[in-house]
Amino acid sequence: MPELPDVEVFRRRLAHSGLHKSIARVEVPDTTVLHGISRQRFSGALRSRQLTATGRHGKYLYAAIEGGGYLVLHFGMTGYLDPRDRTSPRVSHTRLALDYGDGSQMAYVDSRRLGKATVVDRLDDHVADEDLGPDALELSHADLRDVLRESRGTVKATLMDQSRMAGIGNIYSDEILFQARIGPKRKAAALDDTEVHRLHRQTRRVLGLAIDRKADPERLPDGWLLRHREDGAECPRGNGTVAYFKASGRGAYYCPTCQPASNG
DNA sequence: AGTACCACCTGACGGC
DNA sequence: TGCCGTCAGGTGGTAC
Repeated sequence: MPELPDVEVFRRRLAHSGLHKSIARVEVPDTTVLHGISRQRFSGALRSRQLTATGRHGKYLYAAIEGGGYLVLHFGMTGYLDPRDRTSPRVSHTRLALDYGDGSQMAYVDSRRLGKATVVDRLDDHVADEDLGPDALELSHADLRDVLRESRGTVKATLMDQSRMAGIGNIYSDEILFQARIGPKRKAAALDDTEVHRLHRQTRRVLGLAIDRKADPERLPDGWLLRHREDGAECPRGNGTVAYFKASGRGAYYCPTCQPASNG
């Protein structure tokens, strides 16, 4: 689930119902979610404090902690935030819970345990340590042009490379390329000016609209490829059938007619 | 450098 | 109904 739009939705959720309330208790039922920090230090950094602001860079969600430091959350493949009332039944696979004094709670749920949480002192250190490129929504047209020009790989792999630009994963890379009518196997550096322009415009449009629709696939347009990720499915534009291939172990979908293998 | 493949985990789904 | 293989929107390490 969690690519840039999903994480942005989680950020807004946290900003709406998780800030400016003192954290009475920090629950960490299983420390495998914690990376590079002990349960004691993690809980100690948050207990009796408030979260004062939220931020996001790529697929990472941040929350400033009153008095210093930042809570950092990554959602892996299956993670999400569940703002809840402490009396309502707890969702299974809850890995973290911030108990606020007023009875509300912010739960971090992640069935596959591929997500992670920590606390850091400085955000720019974290971005550097994780080797993250600029956030995909902060990338200017010139930035994207340079990223593509400097890459020797395929355009799909480049969009998904978090060190080049942060936030785009398997699903949204396919969608952006479909909307921009560019074949996923094209070499990034071989795109012409028109294609780079389309790619930049569609990156912003696809991510922006997905955020507006709460990153809920059912609320996204039926004309999007995302709703038709199936080998042999009909192209949403009516241009033949959707094709499938494996790109370094990930399932990739595209329309060979809409997204030609060259710009010839 | 780029790509393929495995590992980390768990759950859902289709075939038998 | 139960078992089994396959796949899943992420990332990191290793081997070509």
